[in-house]
Amino acid sequence: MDNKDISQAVISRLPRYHRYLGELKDNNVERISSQELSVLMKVTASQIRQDFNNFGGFGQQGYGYNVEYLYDEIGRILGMDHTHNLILIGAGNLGQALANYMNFARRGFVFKGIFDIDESVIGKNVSDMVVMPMSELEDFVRKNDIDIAVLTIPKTGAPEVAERLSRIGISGIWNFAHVDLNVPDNVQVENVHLSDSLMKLSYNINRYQEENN
Amino acid sequence: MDNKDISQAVISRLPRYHRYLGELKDNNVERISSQELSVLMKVTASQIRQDFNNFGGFGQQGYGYNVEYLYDEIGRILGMDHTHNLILIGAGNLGQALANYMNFARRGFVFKGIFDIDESVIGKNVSDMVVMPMSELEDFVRKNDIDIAVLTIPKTGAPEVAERLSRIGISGIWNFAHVDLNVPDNVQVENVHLSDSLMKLSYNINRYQEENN
DNA sequence: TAGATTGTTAATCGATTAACAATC
DNA sequence: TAGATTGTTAATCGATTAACAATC
Repeated sequence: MDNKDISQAVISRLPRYHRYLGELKDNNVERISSQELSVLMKVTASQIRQDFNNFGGFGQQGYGYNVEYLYDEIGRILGMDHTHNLILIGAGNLGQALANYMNFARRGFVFKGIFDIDESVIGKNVSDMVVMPMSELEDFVRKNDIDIAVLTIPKTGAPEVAERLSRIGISGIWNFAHVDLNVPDNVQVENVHLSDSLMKLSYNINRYQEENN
Repeated sequence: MDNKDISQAVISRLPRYHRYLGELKDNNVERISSQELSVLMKVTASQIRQDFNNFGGFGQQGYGYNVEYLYDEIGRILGMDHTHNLILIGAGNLGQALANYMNFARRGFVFKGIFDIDESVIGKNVSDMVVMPMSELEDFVRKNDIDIAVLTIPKTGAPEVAERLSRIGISGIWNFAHVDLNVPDNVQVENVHLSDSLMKLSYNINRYQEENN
């Protein structure tokens, strides 16, 4: 409602605030000022205060911010106060690594089902789940209250799968396929384009070396 | 040299241009105007021309851009004209998925060695490579002309490993550990914080649902 | 040549930083 | 109360978009 037009730049910084505050909390730090946090996180104190005040006044003049309260509030803003039900589409190695070993469940992201098109994988056990055929997708999503689909399939299949997911009203797609998905406004897409990330690293390496030949 | 202060915003868009141009090239498209590309990519033609002109004039008035030439030039800017030698540190599931199945070699990123601290993994074969103990890290990096280290280890170990890598002058770190690394200026870091990405998706899902309650 | 489209300058928009009054 | 630090407004900076002269 009042957080209607908060820029993605701000949103992108929230998980990092959340992480630092979680660590402070674990270290039993009770309060912190924007100035102290700015030193820790290497951003300006001004930006920290501006960012937080997008969501309301979390601090207190003369005192700073209560670490635990701020941690919880940012967590709530990010939706960490409730669980999300996920399905994995694509039971390959990357998919299995995400479902099995990343422990996203700790942050409330719980894998409920796994799908694949490969006949030789369907029926097998992955992370305590039996890999299902794609024909069961729609039924499973509806019956199990699935929020988010994780796409770890090759780019060729991704657009069609995204369309099927959109049609049954999935809320979000975490897209690891190397392609841009066109979905309606009610479906949120978050892309993880690993090779783009690697190319950016490559550029920055080159640039540094050219500047310091 | 002349590309000294190009913003990271521009750099972040280059891999996406590269991908679209590669697809156009594969479809035997010879030339494209900024206007046509803007429709395809859903960005403004103005931004496209500004972005390209950071690196020099790749187009021709009245004609547009030659697809193959532009693809090659952007590839060159991104360092796709030469190979990079990588090592993987952390032979867990995510690491194995990256080294084994992602086929980054196609883009010139070649895995040369794998390291782990776990005694039960050392000596085993992963992706045609024998997993080495961390004691061999420095020697291997020097002897094999390693550019980039891929960190797929828990956050607890990451800062120390990053320091060791910095000391022997690694060029880049592709960091999947959920922690910010403090390294000198000559080491480029590209972070892939998967849980941050997932939290951002969670936020955007929440926001949409609140706005359209 | 006329038409098309770039390269580039100028205008606008948005995000970051600085400053300071409000207030705990 | 005095000191500290927020919340918030104003100033600055940077990035995006618009406009158009240059030129193929």
